[in-house]
Amino acid sequence: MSKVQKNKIKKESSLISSAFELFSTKGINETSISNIVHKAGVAKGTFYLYFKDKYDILNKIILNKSSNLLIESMNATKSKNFTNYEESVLFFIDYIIEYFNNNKFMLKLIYKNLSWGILKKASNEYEGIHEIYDFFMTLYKDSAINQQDVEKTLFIIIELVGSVCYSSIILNEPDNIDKMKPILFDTIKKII
Amino acid sequence: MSKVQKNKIKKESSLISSAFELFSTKGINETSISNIVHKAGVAKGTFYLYFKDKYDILNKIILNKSSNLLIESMNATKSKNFTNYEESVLFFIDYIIEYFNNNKFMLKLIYKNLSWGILKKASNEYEGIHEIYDFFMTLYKDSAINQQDVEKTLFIIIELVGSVCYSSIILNEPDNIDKMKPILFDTIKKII
Amino acid sequence: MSKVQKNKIKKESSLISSAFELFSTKGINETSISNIVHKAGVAKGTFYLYFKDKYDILNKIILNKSSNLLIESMNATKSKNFTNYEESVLFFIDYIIEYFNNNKFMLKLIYKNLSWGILKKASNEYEGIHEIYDFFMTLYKDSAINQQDVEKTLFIIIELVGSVCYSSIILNEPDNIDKMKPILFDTIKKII
Amino acid sequence: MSKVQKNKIKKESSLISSAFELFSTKGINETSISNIVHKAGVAKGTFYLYFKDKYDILNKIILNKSSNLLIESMNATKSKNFTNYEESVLFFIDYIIEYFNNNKFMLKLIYKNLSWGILKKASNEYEGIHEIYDFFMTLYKDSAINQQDVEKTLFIIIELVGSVCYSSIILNEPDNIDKMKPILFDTIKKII
DNA sequence: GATGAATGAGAATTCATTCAT
DNA sequence: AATGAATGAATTCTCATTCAT
Repeated sequence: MSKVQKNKIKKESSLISSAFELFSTKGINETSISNIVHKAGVAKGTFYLYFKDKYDILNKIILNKSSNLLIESMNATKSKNFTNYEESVLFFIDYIIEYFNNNKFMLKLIYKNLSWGILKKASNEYEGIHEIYDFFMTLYKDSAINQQDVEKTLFIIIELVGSVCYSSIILNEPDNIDKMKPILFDTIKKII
Repeated sequence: MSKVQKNKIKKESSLISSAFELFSTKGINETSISNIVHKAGVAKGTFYLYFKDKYDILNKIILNKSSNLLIESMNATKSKNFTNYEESVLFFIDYIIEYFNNNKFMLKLIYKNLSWGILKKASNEYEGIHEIYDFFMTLYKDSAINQQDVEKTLFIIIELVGSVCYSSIILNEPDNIDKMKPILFDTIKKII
Repeated sequence: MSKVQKNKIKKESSLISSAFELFSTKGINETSISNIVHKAGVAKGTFYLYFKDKYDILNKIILNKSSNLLIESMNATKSKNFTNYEESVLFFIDYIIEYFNNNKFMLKLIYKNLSWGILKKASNEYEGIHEIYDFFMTLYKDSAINQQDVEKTLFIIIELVGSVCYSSIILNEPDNIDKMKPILFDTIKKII
Repeated sequence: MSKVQKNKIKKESSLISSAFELFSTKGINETSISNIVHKAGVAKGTFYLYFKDKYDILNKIILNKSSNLLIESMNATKSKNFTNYEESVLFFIDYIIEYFNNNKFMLKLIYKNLSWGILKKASNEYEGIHEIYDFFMTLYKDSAINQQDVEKTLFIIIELVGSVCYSSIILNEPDNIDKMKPILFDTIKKII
């Protein structure tokens, strides 16, 4: 990789990490492109060489962070070599919950963006995402339920986890995450 | 009520309905206070007599609209005189889903703000909200499960419905609401 | 005095004292009529029944406060029955300085407004102000210097005291008031 | 100096001179940033590239103008090669008075801001200001009085001149500047 | 006399975007 | 490719003043 190429990547990732930190701490509406380039230590014009506008960099961040989280969770789950579906799903979910519990900023940022739409988009760009589908499908292969319903159920679970995490971790409503977890896991068990 | 008092209420509700329509159609970020007062036909300064800023009026709208929806759903459910809990819950949920299906703008606006936190705040201001708790608690009174867990389960169901509605009605992900409903209802049946 | 009359005076003085406190603490530019009426506990329209605008009430305050200060100083000086001019003047000056030293807010507020112009205006409205002239003129009556020059010298002294007080008490420049006093008094002695 | 640098200086000084003229003619409170940028022929945002707010540009103007005046007065005095202190001081003062007499706007603007505090701040930024101290100190070197008292006396004289000029030139109180000058000079002679 | 809701002009300030260097 | 000065439209918010009650 040439020096110029390296420099470009350095600038882009500097912009991304600066934007992420500002979005997390100040909020998206309150973060301006000026803020981002200042923190990143690059010129204003440079921003537009890499991103269209604030929402472009935001979407790229969300896609990147949530894909990484899902892939990480999947790999951790795989490495455990669970033999039944339920155990796998619960471990996968718990991994995500704990991540959010330790990264409240990220939960705030990607809250309501960890959705099917994002996942589908991501699967084009991030190798590894489609593996997640495959993984869960495999686990379910002996079931009588058809594939499409498995997908929808998986979707419902992910939506549920996101909502409950946000409400309990960020707002402590209706209770903190440790109190909610048993009920949530119980609910998931009932679902699958 | 004096002429002045009547006029005040007229101005405030004019601002609220104008803001709601603009938020729904243009989006929140794209709606300015100038837009709102222009549509409401009042002077700019008048806005600040009633609301602190854009987010103040937004929160008041969300609180008001979601409270009304819940109370309406509850009343509709009550009038059916169901004898078992499951039927009641499903009817209640279906009422909400159909409302969202017919009022996509409102779904967008109060997207995932139909939450426990909102409900708690609302129960101070909107008489009728705490009736919802009471209603569901009564239905469950014969169950062995303790009250707090009933509350949490109810919370989980409401969160789930909000998320699934948004994703399926607005984004058509992973499928449209009619395809999602059976799975969603099946899931809820499993939960309760 | 009728109840109505009493009420009017109460409102006016409430406005004056509120304005004085706000001007002193927040500064003149940063004080609005809204602030004043809010603090005074009267309606906005009421302000305009008593004063033309912010600068009207400000001028009235300055006139009132500085006249009172001068009359107070003069009376205190008179009561000492000094037999020579120098002692009288220095006591008079010292009284003013100490007042400012203990009322920094007032020094800030009336700074540069304790001038001949104000005094002249005041002498029409505040009985007692012209006594100050008379008092100093009497003290100087045996001098060979003509009356007009006495007046100008007195003016110069007052201007000097005002400037030095502001600079030393508020800004501590070039030194604090206790360090400046000997030099200031020495200077005044040389002048008279 | 690059083209860009030249252009920056042109814009900044255009803003400064526009602001000065507006402050002088309309008054500070009545001058808005809109007025300034319009007169300067630059965009509104440009103002904020150079100054924090109206008071920032005002302070910079006062600092600049009063420093220049003092340096100019000093140089004029130096060029006369006076041999005694009194003559020097009186010439220096007279130069300032005449300047104010011919530039009433500037007198109004920097009214009583021609003070020690300003001088001290200025001496960091404007080379030549500390020369004024040195110059007067040198003249006084044979005197028995200690340096600090010379400084304070100089301060008192400058404060006095500022106050008297404002009152007599702007307000004609207690008399016009020509009538006041003999008394003022007489007073200064007594002081030194 | 007193009130305070309403006004709307206008002030301050921000910010995405451009473009000459 | 990178810069950052400049833009000016847009936005928020304030506030003196009025006037119907």
